[in-house]
Amino acid sequence: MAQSDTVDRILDAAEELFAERGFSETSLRMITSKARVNLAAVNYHFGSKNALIHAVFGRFLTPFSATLENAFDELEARCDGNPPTLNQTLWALTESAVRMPQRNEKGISIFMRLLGLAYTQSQGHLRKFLELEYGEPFSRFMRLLKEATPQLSAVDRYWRIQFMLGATAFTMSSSDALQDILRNKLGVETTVQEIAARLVPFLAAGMQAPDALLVPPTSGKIPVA
Amino acid sequence: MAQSDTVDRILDAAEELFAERGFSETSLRMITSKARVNLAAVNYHFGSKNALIHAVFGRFLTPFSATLENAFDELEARCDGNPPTLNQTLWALTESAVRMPQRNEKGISIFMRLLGLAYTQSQGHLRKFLELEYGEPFSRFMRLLKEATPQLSAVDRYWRIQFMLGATAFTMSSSDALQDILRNKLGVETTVQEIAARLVPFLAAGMQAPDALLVPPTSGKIPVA
DNA sequence: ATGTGCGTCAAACGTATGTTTCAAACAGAC
DNA sequence: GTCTGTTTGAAACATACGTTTGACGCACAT
Repeated sequence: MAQSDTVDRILDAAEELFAERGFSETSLRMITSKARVNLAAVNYHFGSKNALIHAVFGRFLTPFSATLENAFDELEARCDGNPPTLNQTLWALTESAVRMPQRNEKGISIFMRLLGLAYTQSQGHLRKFLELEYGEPFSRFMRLLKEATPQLSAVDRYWRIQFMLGATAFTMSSSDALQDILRNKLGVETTVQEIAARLVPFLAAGMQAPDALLVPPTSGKIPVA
Repeated sequence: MAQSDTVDRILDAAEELFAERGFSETSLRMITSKARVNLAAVNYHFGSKNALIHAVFGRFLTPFSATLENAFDELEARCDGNPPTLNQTLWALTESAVRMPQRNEKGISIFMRLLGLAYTQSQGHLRKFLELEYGEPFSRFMRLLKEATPQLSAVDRYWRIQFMLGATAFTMSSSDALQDILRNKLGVETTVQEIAARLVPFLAAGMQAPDALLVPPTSGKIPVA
């Protein structure tokens, strides 16, 4: 029962609080009191609040990026030579995320929400850390997407990838709240797997939509479906 | 040259700083010094920082929601009886946003970024304020979407609307950063209008994708495109 | 037994925040 | 000109933050 207990309790509490309130809005005192540890423990074990944020991301991103690399390896092996399709690539990512061993049932949604926050909140230090540490699997995913959508121009593909990331991060990040609404309004239960099963076809269809700029937005005439 | 000058200068500065740094990360002192106004002026004219945030949103959201209502009125009149199509509905929203009179050329991107932040950052008071003040045009938009996609089950439509909101909010809330990346990596300039022109077809295609659950995510076998 | 390293604790540090205060400056009405 | 209500100004307020400090307890090797 050495440091490990304290360190993990801090990480657990920080992860949850960051996910539900953001980084600047979560104070070290909230974290340490939720984790039932002394305030100084954070600076003792991690050095600073920013370093704690990095540690929170590292704890789930390191195993995830390993899982993802394996999934991509396997996928490319199975396709031997031919580039994997868009659907295959998206499913490889999705399955890697869904199958990650979770600390609890909220694991995935916290995971997603944190990723969304990392992208959304400026937090320069975080972006630098993530690019430095996990830029490679991300680049690989981008390369697979590029090979799976050769018909898109680089600019079109770039923006559509942003749209995909947005739909994913946003949906998963608030999936708890959204599921509550759904349960109340429609009386339906939905698992993260089912959400993913709905999300992937949406993304694939959007990604393969007919070319964009055929319908200029300032034309005055509103085009018909 | 009564209060109006001070009030507007505060709103201008606050709007810009909020958009580029978020709400909690922007202090009143940053705002007042950028606006070249005394610190106490904010609390004198607005009452509190939260009230200032509401005022910033109100200043562009009130004319926008009026414009949007008009666009919807006109659209429904033009369709007389028949429900507007999905594309028409999405374009009505997009054009209303793009055509809003802007204070400067950065107007739209600030506008979008603020909306994204409002959705992303928890900020309970803001969400309450927006729901209370601008819930009606939003409900109307949802109703139009429902009538434009009668083939979708309520649950499918619900989730796909979330995906759309996510792609939009996420993209717009980081559009400046994304444009920087694009400028550096591909050497391309992109206007908000062009982003919207790419986003709408993506959303429409995703919204009209074939039904979701035909491809269960936990099947083990990864389906082919 | 004793010293050594590590982890914990309460307390304090310096700084930055949102907000308040109150006097001074200003406007327009009489 | 004087009065009255409104707007600005510099300064202070109380509070919360991230971080640091130094004493204390505990395990373990000598």
